[in-house]
Parts: sequence; C-alpha cells; structure tokens
Amino acid sequence: METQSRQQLRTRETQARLLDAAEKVFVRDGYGGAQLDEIATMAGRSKGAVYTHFKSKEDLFLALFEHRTRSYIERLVNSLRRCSNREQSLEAFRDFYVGLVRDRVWPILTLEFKLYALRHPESKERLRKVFELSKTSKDGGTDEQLFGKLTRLEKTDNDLALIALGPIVSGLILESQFEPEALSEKGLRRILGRIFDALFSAKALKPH
Amino acid sequence: METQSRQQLRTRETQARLLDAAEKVFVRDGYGGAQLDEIATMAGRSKGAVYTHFKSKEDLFLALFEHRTRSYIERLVNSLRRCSNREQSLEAFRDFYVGLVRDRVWPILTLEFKLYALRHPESKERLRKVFELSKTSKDGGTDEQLFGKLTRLEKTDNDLALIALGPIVSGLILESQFEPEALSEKGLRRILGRIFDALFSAKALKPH
Amino acid sequence: METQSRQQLRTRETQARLLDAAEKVFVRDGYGGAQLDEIATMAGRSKGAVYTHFKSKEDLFLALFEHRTRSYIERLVNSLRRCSNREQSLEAFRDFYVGLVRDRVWPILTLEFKLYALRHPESKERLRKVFELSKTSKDGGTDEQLFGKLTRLEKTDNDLALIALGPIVSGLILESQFEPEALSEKGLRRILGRIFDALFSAKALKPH
Amino acid sequence: METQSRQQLRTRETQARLLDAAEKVFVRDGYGGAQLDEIATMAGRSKGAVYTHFKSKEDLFLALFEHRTRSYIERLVNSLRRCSNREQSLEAFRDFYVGLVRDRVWPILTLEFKLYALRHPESKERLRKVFELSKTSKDGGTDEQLFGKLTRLEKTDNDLALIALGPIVSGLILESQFEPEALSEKGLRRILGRIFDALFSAKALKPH
DNA sequence: AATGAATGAGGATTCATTCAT
DNA sequence: TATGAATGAATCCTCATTCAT
Repeated sequence: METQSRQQLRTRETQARLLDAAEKVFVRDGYGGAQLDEIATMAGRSKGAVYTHFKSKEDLFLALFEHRTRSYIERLVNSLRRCSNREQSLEAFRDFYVGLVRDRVWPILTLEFKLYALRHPESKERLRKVFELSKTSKDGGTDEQLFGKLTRLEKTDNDLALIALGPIVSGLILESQFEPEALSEKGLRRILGRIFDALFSAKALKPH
Repeated sequence: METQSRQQLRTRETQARLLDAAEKVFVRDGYGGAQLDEIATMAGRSKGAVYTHFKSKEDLFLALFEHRTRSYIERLVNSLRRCSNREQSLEAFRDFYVGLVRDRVWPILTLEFKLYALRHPESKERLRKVFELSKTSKDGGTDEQLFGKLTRLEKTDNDLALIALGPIVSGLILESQFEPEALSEKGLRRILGRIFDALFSAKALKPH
Repeated sequence: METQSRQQLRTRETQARLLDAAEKVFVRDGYGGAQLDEIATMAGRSKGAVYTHFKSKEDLFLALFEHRTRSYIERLVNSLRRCSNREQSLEAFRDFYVGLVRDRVWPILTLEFKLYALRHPESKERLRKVFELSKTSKDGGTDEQLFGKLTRLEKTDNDLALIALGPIVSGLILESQFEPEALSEKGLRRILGRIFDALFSAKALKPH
Repeated sequence: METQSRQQLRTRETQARLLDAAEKVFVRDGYGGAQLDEIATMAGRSKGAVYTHFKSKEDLFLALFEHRTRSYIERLVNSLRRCSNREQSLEAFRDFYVGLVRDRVWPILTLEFKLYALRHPESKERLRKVFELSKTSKDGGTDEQLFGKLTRLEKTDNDLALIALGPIVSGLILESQFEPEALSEKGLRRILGRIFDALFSAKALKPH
C-alpha cells in the first residue's frame, strides 16, 4: 500500500537522521557524555522518537556501530572485488585506510566502541558479531585475493597485520587530533605509509 | 618535627592510595563511568577525603595522568641514560614498549586521557604541559643518543616514529583487550616488533 | 486543539502547584533551607518536574517572586482604579497594607528576596525589573490619583513614603512573628495606622 | 599567674577575632551561606579553632547576636543615663537610631537573626532572653525616664513604638541596600525622622 | 588552644526512560 | 510514529563537625 510505504519511508528517514546525529554526538562527546536529547534535536526529532526506533541509549550506540561497520566493510569489499591483481588490491586497501585518515570519524568511533565493549561484556557479543562479518568477508578469500597464495607463516603474519591496521590507524588519528602540531595529517599519512609497506610489501611477506 | 612529618606522611599516603585506586577505577570504568565514591572506598578513605586532596573529579583524573606520565618518562629516560651505544638504546627503548604491553594499564589510560582532552579543550593545556616534558627530555639529546647523527630527513622520520609508537601501542593493546583470541599478547608483541623494526632498524633509517 | 490544550492545562497546573508549594516552603524555611524535593512532593510532583519548569532552585525562587509581585501590584492598581477621590484611594491603599498584615506571607517573602538579592547581585537585575513595574504603574498617575496635585516637596515626601511603607510592614510583621506577645496583630495594625496617618494624612502632607 | 592570664588574653583575642569575622560573613552571606572556614580564615585562625570556642555554627551565630545586642543596649542605656530631661533623652534616642542607619550591619544582622529564630523555635528561647535584657533595662525606668509620667494609653502606645522602631529601621535599611537609588541614606534618614516624630513627639503622645 | 585531614550526611542537578496523548 | 511532561535513580560536590596530633 502507498500509505504503508510512506510510513516506511518516514521511518527510514527518521532512523537515518537519528543515526547521523548520533554519530556526530557520540564522536564529539563520547558515549557517556552524549545526551539523547541533543541527538534527537539534532535529528529534528524529539527524545521520545529515539525510543520509537531504539530500545535504549546503548541500543542506539550499538546500532550505529553495526550500521557504520557494515557500510565500511561493504565499501572495502566492493573495491577489492574490482581489483584484478595483487598490486591493485594493495592499492585499494591502502586507499581505504587513507580514506579513514580523512574522515577521522570512524576510527574515533571505533575506539569509543571498543572501550565501551571492554566495560560492558554483555554487549561485547553483539559487537563481536559485526566484526566477524568483516572477518568472514575477508577470510572467505579476500585474504588470498589480496595476497595470492601464502605460506602458513605468511598467512599468520598477514592476519595479524590485517587485524592490527585498524587499531593502529585509530591510535594515530586520536593522537593527531590531540596534537595536530606534532602529528599533522601529512605526517600521519607518511608514518602510516611506512607501516603499511612494512606489513604488506613483498619483502616483508617473503621470509628472510 | 615529628608531628609535622607524620601529618605529611599521612597526606602523602592518602594521595598515593587515592591515585592508585583512581587508576584502577578510571581504567576499568572510564572517566565518565568512574565513581568517586568507589575510588575513595578502594583507597580506604571516604568521599570527602578526595576533595581534601583534589579539587574535583577532573582534577583527580588529570593529576593521575600527570603523575603516571612523569613516572613513565622518568623510567624511560633513566634506562636510556644507562645505555652506551645505539644498540643498547634501541634495546632499552624496545623493552620500554614491551613493558607497556605487559601492563596494559598505562596505554589504555592514555587513550582515555586523549579522548577526554579532545572533548575538554580547557584541560588540554594542563595535559599538554606534561607531554612537553616528555618531548623536552627526548629532544635534549635522547633522539641523538638513541640514533646517533641523523640526516634532516631521517630526523623527521624519527620524530614521527617516536610520536607514533605510543599511540600505536595504545591502539593495539585496546584491540587485544577487545579480542584476545584474534590478537593475543604474543601476537601483539610480534606485530609490534615488526613495526618497531620497520621504524627504527638500521635499514629503515638509511635512505635507499 | 484538545490535545494541545490539555497538555498546556497540565503544564499550567503543575507550574501553579509548584509555585504554591515553593511559596510555602521558601517562607517557612528560607531560600537556603528550602529543599526542592519537599517542594515537589508538596506539589504532588517529583523532583524532576521542577526542572522541567524551572532552570534551577534560584530560577524557581525568582519566578515565584516575579509572579507574586505582579499579582500584588495588579491587585493594588485595580483597587486604586476603582476609587474616585482621594479619600477612597487612601482607604484602598490602607486596606492593601492591612491585607498584607493578614497574609504575612508576602512581606516575609519580600524580606527573603531582598536579602537574597543583596547577596546575589547577578539576579538583582531580574528582580529589579519586576519592581520597576510597580513603580511605573504608580508613577503613571497613581501617585497623583492618590494624593491629587502635589508640590514638589510633597511629592518627594510622598515618593519616599510609598517606597518605605512596604519595608516597614515587612519589618513589623517579622517582629510580630518573632514576638507575638510583644507585638500582636492588633498592636501591629495600630502602630501601622499611626505611621500611615503620619505619612499620608492631610496634615502631614501640608507643610506647617 | 602570668601564664594563665596570657592564655586568657589569647582566648579572648581569638574569640573577639572570630566574632568580628563572623559578623562580617554572616551579614554578607546570611546564616545559611556563611562558611565557618571563611570566618576562621578571616579571623586568622583555622576551622578547628571555631570549635574550641563555640559548640557549633549556630552557637557562634547566637553568641554573636548576644554579644552585639548587649553592646548596643549598653550603649543606648548609657547615653540615656547621661540625659537629664526629656528633650535630651529623645535626642539621644534618635541619635541611636541614626547611628544604626550609618552602620547598617546591626539591623541587617537582626533581620537575619529573627528569620533564623522563626525557623528554629528551639533557639528562639536563647535569643529571646537577650531581648528581654533590653526590655528589662528599659522597663525598669528607661521608658519613664524617656517620657516622664505617662497615662496607661500613652504607655501602651509608647511600648509599641519602642518595639516597632527597631524593626522599622531594619526594614528600611534593607530596602536602601536593595535599591539605594530609590531610598538613599539621606532619604532614609528623612523618612525615619518623620516616623520618629510621629511616634514620639509631644503631640503624638497626647491623646486627641 | 590550634591545626587540618578526614568524615559523611545532605542536596542540587542531570538525564535515560516511561507514558499519556 | 512522535511528543514532551514527568519520573527517579544516580552522583558530584559542599561543608559542618570530629579527632588525632
């Protein structure tokens, strides 16, 4: 029915608005500092509307994370799919992380999420599932697609590197937010490039 | 005088107890989640005692950070002083960061501090001063002491690397707390070693 | 709309209830001694409701004062309007102050307000505006309406008397609350009558 | 013993300092707003010293009032004693109240005390006793000394007037503190003079 | 007599959450 | 679906008071 679909449209729009506002506020103020009231207002809705769409503050927070994580993973997977050789893959991979440096939002949000998860083991489960998504996508073949056939040892190192890259970017972005004079965006990209090369360059992948 | 010194002793002990308790609670629950009441109780004191020694929750938080940062920097500087050649220096440096991986407390606290500073520009100033200490100590010669004479380009790369190492460790430790199965302490040390080598090894320092 | 007006009705009722309760408690316990919790309970609402309608304890206090002052001034002005000659005006005026003696609430509240204002210059402004209302109303013609044409000297004396009457009543009522045996309501009215006559009677207004 | 008397001297000085500081702070901040800490500091002592000399905040407050009331009454009684006729007595009496207008401290303190007494019936007793002192002094003869032989009706009116004068002054002084532009010290003295005359002048004392 | 560290009751304020409309 | 008044638990902070020295 038309009415139905209009309703659904409004629902979707409200949810999207709320998530966008939530992202801004959670990143700016942290989970604890964020106020649902402000999120709602920023989304052009009222406090109550939040509860129509999300069970609680925590639920909104986790939903936001799920949403964003899914979209980032999708983006990465899609761009990797378009690659036909290892060089391109690495390039795409690299671009993805450089993109994070530009946004800054996502890596900071990730820190916030992980600190939250650390302190709320109950919700850790829900978060972990989302991350598994990312791993499943990669494990299924991305890894191989990215690097070709690998020895067991190379594989381990690769897995580690893939896991570590995100956290490294998060830590560095936080630092460059904290002291932009000491670690400019340019500096950040430079140091990140060196690390990326060290972890994924041909040489690094070949055992000595 | 005996009386005086006993009072002072008590004061010092209380402050130390409060800082220790604060560290535990702030790391476990985050700044927002931490309750002064629990910190006080954990320190064997009452809520009010916190306010005898610190102006506010924030003051306690910042004081804790100052304290810990100073002591970590001192430790690092001292161990570097004992080194007589570059090899030893790198070793000491490496040990320092490996030590952080064992503690886990300090890197997480640092994340908490920087996120806090991001959101409370007023207190950023106070925090920055402590960090400057760390840089002054290093600039004074540590850098050279650590790596010997450097070309300008090498110097820049080195500065970046020195700045980046802490944040990288913080990011990785958070990740290994979040998903110990994916990033074990062993894995963490392995990946950290590779990064360390990439950033500071002889090869990395020589331009190709 | 029905819905709208019901909401508004509830809002108005809550505010009125809160103001009534606040009046009782502020007068009984003073500003400092008053507890928002009790005010809320007395109004049949919860602590939180106070904050839906007023920014703070101070805001509630000042709002109460504004409200009551306005209503007292209105009452006085209205009754003066109904008078057609000086005799009636004086009578109305006198009745107004005798009415205060009966209530006792308003004059005590005024003392509380002025002491508060003395100690909180920031809020003095807000308070002063309300008082200006009272003066504007009077200046506009009440003064003349009350006493007819006056010489400059008489006018000054009159102004002073008008300003002084309220504070005098407040001081006397406080005294009669403090020592009812020494200053009964009857005694209060008697002494007030003498003062009123001295300040406003025909004789007093004519220079000797 | 010398030592004893030195001790006593110190005790007395501390008490005097504390009372002086208490007066300033209680008048400036009110009973509720006053902080013992500040009183002690202002007196050049520490919080603890207050408790060496007074049982509690309330005790200090009441002791201050007793002290000041006694000294004011003494002053008044003494100056009345020096008078040899009614004219002089009235003059002395008038001067006393004009003096209050200059100080402003005592009348405000009195308001504070009475409001406090209203709200703390338990301590009302102690306060009342001090006031009785004042009345005893007067009743014993001051009244007659002041006005000569009086008829019963005149006596009543006189008693009322004597009781009322203090509260009136307090009320007016508070007002002139609150709105100095509306009620200057000069204006205050003028209106007070008119009231004084009305209550105590020969004419006013003679029944019509 | 004096100090000041410590206590802890007390109270204002915030804010996630509920619910009648 | 959305509103916003109301709730009330939670918590920081204040400050009179105590007490070991």
